[in-house]
Amino acid sequence: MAAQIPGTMGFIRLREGQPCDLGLSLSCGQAFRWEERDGWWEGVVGREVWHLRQEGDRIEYRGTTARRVRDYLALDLDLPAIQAAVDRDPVIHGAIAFCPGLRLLRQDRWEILISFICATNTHIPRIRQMIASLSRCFGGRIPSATGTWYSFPSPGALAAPCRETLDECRLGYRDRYIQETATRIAEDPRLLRYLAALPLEEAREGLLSLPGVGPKAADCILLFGFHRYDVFPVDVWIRRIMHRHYLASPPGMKMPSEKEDRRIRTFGREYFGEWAGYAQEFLFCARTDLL
DNA sequence: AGCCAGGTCTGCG
DNA sequence: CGCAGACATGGC
Repeated sequence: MAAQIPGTMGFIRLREGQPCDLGLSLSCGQAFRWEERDGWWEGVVGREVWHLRQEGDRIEYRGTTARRVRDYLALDLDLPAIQAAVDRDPVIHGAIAFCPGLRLLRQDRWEILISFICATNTHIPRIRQMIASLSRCFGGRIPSATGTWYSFPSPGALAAPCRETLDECRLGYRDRYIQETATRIAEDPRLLRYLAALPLEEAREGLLSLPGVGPKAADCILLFGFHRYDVFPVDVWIRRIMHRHYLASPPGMKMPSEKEDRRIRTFGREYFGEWAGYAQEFLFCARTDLL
């Protein structure tokens, strides 16, 4: 491990009764840039390379500050209270028990926007690969003793990419959406901040107007990037879980329809309440156990 | 080979 | 509106 500037390494202690499972939170599919190596979780947050590891109630960090780690992990939120708020039945109860210490991270709006455009109709490992490629090809170099890292690309960098380099990122048909959405943000750098300050439905409408952002991506962006904890994103897994445990699937339904997803989304939000997004993440995390 | 993946877009009726 | 197909790519 490289020598660090004083003040950029240290550890924090979890408050009594405020659990956090670092590895689970970083690897459950809400963030795509973390890798475990030699017992440390390594990732790029903003323009910093972070190294994190946990031993019990102690989280050690390098490359950033205690304050930023606490904010990123949202340690200010009362997790047991959130769990209790959504713990309405045996199914969600089991899901909560399946992923104790799972916390929703406070991630960057722009990075989440692009990440969930990449996330359409593909697998988590490949999303990670696409994000890594985009960063390596279009992000800023961050030299470090542990290797060369890359920050997530700016809107401008993705708005005017070298075509051949973009092809190397293997985004498939998503490349056009990424570039067009990046262009929109580059032309109006305050757009995402503006949307984040709007009431939920208006923020959602704004996101839906971006190329490559449909209902599911919009909800994930609202939850993971805008930290709107009452949205209930519906993907294939949540659809299956909800049909299996909560809502009878309509008699004639063959293909997944947007109408049906809307029904699930509305139900989830009303049933689980103001922390429905957390409930969704518990269910998603426990998906293999629930199907 | 064929099906599926943290879906979205387009073109119909 | 609501529905069917197309769509790039890679893992199983």
